[in-house]
Amino acid sequence: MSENIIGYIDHQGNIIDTQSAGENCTATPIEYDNSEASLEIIRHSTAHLMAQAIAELYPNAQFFVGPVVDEGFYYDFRVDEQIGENDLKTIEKKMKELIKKKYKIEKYEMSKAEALEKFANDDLKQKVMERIADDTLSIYKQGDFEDLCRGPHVPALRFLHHFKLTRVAGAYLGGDETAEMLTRIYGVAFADKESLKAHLSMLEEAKKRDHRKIGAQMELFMFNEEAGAGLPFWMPKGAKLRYKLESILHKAHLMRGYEPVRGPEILKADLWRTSGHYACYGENMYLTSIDEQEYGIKPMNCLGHIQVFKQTQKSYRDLPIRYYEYGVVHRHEKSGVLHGLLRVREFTQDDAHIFCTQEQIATEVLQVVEFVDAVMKLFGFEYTMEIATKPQKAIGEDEVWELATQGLKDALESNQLPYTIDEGGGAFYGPKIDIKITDAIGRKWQCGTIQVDFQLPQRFEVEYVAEDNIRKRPVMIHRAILGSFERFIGILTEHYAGEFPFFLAPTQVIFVPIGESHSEYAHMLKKMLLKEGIDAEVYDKNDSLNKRIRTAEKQRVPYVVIIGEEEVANKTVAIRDRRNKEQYNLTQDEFMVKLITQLQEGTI
RNA sequence: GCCCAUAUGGCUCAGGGGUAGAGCACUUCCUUGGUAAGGAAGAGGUCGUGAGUUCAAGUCUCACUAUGGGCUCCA
Repeated sequence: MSENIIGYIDHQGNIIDTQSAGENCTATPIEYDNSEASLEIIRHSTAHLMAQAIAELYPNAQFFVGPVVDEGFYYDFRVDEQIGENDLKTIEKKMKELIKKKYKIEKYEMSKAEALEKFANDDLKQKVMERIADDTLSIYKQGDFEDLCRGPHVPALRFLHHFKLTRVAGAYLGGDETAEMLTRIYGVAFADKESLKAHLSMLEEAKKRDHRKIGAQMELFMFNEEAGAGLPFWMPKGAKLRYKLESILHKAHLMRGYEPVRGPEILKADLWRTSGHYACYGENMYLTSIDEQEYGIKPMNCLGHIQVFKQTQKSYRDLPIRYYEYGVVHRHEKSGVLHGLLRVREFTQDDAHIFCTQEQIATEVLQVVEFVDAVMKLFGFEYTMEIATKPQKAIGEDEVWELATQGLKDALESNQLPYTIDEGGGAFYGPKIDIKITDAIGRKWQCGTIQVDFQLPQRFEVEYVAEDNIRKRPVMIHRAILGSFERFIGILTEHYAGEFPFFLAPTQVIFVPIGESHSEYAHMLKKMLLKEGIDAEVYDKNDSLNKRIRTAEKQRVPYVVIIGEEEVANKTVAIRDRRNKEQYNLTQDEFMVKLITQLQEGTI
């Protein structure tokens, strides 16, 4: 047996460790390297090694589960002492000491009954075994440390070198919010030093793109302790960026037959009772009272749109009617989940409601999918679609849910659009298609959503007059493309690392006049740009030329334009093109044409 | 909400039981410069908030608020 073999993989893709394989295994060997299978074994064993170290440092520790996850592993355990970030180093040190003892990792088996007996005093192990159906359980042993585990593991501790414990966290036992909270330590592990280093520096890079960091650097947005958590403020640069995004999308909506509407921020609680929000979503709503009447601050915009629809009589000839609103909504998110712009308590949705007949659902859903695709392409985003089905808290008949869910599936399938299913993830009033973007660090964020709803039209008695002069109930499609401006701009910021495309950049051009006498021409150019809707600034304060160029460059603007004797005399501009990392000269007219052309790229 | 950690001028951070430091930014003056930091002077903080321990708290303890990493949930 080769020194480097740490396991085998069979035809079904199952990993068999050397402890289980015996001498004459015919499955494909797994070498010690950074392959997926190899890393899975290494990480699992590293988790055990960590548990062994914790057991030595904290003799009262009890262990729950320690699985392999993306890039690493974790172990959940219960311990009397508080464990903080500083303790990670101590645990790592102990792990390295244990490796030096050159323990082999041995496996033996026993019946479940024997195992229950063996771990009789360990309620966490009892809980683990409750979840296992098998009659025979395996135990892995290294030195004095034993743990119930199905493997796979490396043959001996000497295979573990390149790991790092990354964070301490709390985790509910079994992910159940009402259950006890255990301590969880996360770590990463690789087969060689370089991969570990590369992974850690990748995390550093990701930190540099963090929208909270860039947002502060570029003065896009802020939060304020005195105002409250999860309530974003938009600074001038951020507001300019957001306005540009709103404008692009506004045109795109008009082109697709949407009409703008606007509803109030707060509505009487009875309306929320009728809709079902009060019962199904009440704990997330902010309630208040006016003249002894209960009101609710809107967490969604649907009710306003329904009222607008109902205000005038509608004919089948009017359908589909597509109302859209940049609707400000408030939702009480738990304090621990707030996260920069990605998770806030007040946000603005690019929300729309399409009122249509049942026959029109498929066409409308597809049109929305096309809209989503156009937006994602504009920003170069990868995305996936997921159909979410009926949740536990829901209103309406099962058959209606079936019908609506099937409608969504049909729409995607008839156009060969791939999707996955999120069982029980729907809104309380209907199933939905969620659009998930992958961000710079590989995290997935739900942004756009398309929801088919038979419930609210019924609850609010929404009607239109059909061809046969009979009043009928329209279907509502709720949809958002970006999801919210807050979240989407957060993701955009990380996606571009602050280097926004020309049509979005808060400041698109910075003019740097060399001397005082060149300022006038620079200001004249700035005015010309403003007329075309292009944001420009002139850096003519009392600093050296180099300093001003440096300051301008640090703003991450697409173009820094230098204006000197030559430019003033010839009516030209000297451009530093940050995106293409070039310098060149253009005439004033060529410059204008170039910028206006680039502005057009932001069209959907 | 729960677990762990953090909170020092606008920003990034150092310090640490005996009355606050640096760099950048800001203000003023000098410099008028052809592509990433010219020079000088100056102003700015009751060290997140509130209690407690102490002769003495920014430094130790507790609570709260906010932020960060997770659990759970979600646009």
